[in-house]
Amino acid sequence: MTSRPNIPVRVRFAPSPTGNLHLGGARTALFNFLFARHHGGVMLLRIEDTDRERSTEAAIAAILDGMRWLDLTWDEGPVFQTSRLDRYRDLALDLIARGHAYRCVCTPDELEERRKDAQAKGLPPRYDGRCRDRKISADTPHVVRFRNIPDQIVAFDDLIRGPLSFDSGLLDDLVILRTDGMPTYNFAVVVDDADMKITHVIRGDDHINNTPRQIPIFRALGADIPDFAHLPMIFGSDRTKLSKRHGATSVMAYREMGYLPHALANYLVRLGWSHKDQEIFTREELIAHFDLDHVGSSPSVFNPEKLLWLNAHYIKNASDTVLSPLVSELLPPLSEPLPQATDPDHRVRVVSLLKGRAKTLLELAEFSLPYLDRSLAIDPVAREKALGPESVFILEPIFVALSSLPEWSADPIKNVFTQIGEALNKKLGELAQPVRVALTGKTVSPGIFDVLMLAGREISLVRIEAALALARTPFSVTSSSPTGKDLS
RNA sequence: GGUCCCAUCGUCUAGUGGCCUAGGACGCUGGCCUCUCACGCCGGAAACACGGGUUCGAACCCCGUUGGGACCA
Repeated sequence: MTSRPNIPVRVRFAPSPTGNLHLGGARTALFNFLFARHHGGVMLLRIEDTDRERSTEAAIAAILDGMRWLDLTWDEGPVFQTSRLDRYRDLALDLIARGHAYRCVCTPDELEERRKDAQAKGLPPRYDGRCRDRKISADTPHVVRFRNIPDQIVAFDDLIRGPLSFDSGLLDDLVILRTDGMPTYNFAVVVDDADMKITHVIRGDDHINNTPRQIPIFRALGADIPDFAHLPMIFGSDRTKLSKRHGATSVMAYREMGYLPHALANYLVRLGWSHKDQEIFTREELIAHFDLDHVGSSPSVFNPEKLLWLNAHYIKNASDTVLSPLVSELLPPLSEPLPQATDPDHRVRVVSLLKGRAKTLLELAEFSLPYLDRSLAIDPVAREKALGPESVFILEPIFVALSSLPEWSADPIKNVFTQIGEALNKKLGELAQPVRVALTGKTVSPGIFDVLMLAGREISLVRIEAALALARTPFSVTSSSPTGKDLS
């Protein structure tokens, strides 16, 4: 709960545009979003681009794309820190004028040397305050340092961790403005959070040590200090901070791998937050239930398998008409498109039949191919299993009976299988398997009647006939080429 | 090295002093369903890091130990 019930909630998501939106950042954005929505507040997007070396336009675009894809809307911004440089300089000057900050002309080399000396003597490697009381002209190249007040306990009540306190004596006289006039991270953040009237700072755990540096700056600025909530980290399977080497970590990589945005968001929200035993949440439920009280304080390990399960669940429950265009986007180019491949209704039916088996949209796209493309790749193992010489005795009568069917619909097709099954004294499974491989190239597919219906009369018969030809041809998995493709 | 954080099944977690013989989910696994594979359904194995306190009573509160991590250098 918030400690300021009467003031509207204002939160911000403040990424540095140095790369893609990664999973940790996405979860931070998500929690901010849900917190703002839950409280009917405002979410601001701020791009912390003062590190000009590492910030790129591409990264800015990637972050915005990632947020839009995840359906995380913001109410204000994006505000760019580089558009506020004058403001930081003005306030730094103001702090100097009021004695909270001072100019420092110590060079990096000098500082490095002193740091080494201090370490050699077993002292903490901090700035020694040499320039604190010098009168340094604004004309000489200098940095601006914040005057730390020693022998103080900086305490705050973290909304997730509870009371936290730090000894200010251990803090440095932080540089707030570099020689080139650019603000440092800790200064720009505080100026912005103060100016933008942020009420709750919800951010990653990695900033927890920054908080006691920032609080004195809020005070010196005469600004209200927001509430802080530090989210636990997301680890990779080796329990270190999630990074590239743990595999895909960018949000957009999951889009490319065929994940649904709400599945990813649902997975991410359960990393650290819980609502009793509930695993699946609609967006409305998340907004209704989300709170900081039920955010845990221990880090969590990213588990791709659970995400995959959630994705499968979301695919299974998504509407066919929503799914179909998403699948089409991920479809590889068709070599010989069937006439019905361009029919949107046909594509919807394909998705409808297959979605229960797919864990990703990419899989769904792959499963769709036999119903959209004339050319068919037959899996060699499937061929060996189901299209051996003995399958001729099954495929032959089925082909004949299906060919003479006056009407291509479910009941007559079923009757064909029933009758042939009785005649040959074979169970449906034994009949279905060769036909399945003939039509889909795989031993796994939806029910055989559904497959026949969806493939349609013409392509079904063509493929069964082709399979018959194959079944009559000697075949060895080991000796021939692995792709028994392009039969049609 | 300094500062800080964290600790329930392999993983995500429920649990806020008695409802805990510790619940749910993923994964694993046995079975049912079944034309294959999934889905679904029913079942199983699997955890309170350790040691001290406090208390009539502790997964839950306190201290320590151990282990892990983050930040700064």
